[in-house]
Amino acid sequence: MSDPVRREILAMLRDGRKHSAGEIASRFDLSNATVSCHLSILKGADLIREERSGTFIYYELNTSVLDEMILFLQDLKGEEQ
Amino acid sequence: MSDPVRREILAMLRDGRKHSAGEIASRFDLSNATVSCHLSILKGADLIREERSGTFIYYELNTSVLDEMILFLQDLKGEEQ
DNA sequence: CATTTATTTAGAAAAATATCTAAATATGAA
DNA sequence: TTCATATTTAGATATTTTTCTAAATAAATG
Repeated sequence: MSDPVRREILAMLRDGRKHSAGEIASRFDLSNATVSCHLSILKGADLIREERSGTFIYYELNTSVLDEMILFLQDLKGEEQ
Repeated sequence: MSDPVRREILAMLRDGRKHSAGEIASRFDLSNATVSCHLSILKGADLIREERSGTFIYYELNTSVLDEMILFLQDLKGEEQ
């Protein structure tokens, strides 16, 4: 999530729908390979889930890690006063 | 916040107290200059505030950006179902 | 099986980031 | 002013990350 491309991918998946790798890649002025690399980083961080259907691979947001991140930030704030 | 050293600095400031640059640097196996660089990045991101007292510079957490980050994450989650 | 389409993987090049040492700045005190 | 301490800045190198093109994989179809 430290990369702006990855944050934009997550924002794109915010609608809860599934988006294919090609559709995601088409919104960037980057090669498919580059976007695929970002998708794999997001998948490794468990921020997205992938699901294959024929030759397409669809991605969707996985919100469980977002909850952990929110807790991390709240812990940083909280703890006292 | 994409760097582990910076996350550890923030965690160190979680107690709400002020910590001098030297004290912060001493907890890492890194040169003072390197830690100073991380402090300046955190300051630029408005995640910490600095306050000079004599030859010492004290740092403390600024939680307002944390709130913005929490909102960003909640927006990513929310929006529908 | 050969071809086409969607996507990823590999390897290299480019760009950004982290780190170091040495020098500079700032402050307080002798 | 000179010295000592705390910290930062500058400039160089090292490491990591991003990106690209080309090749590889996977699945559907003729």
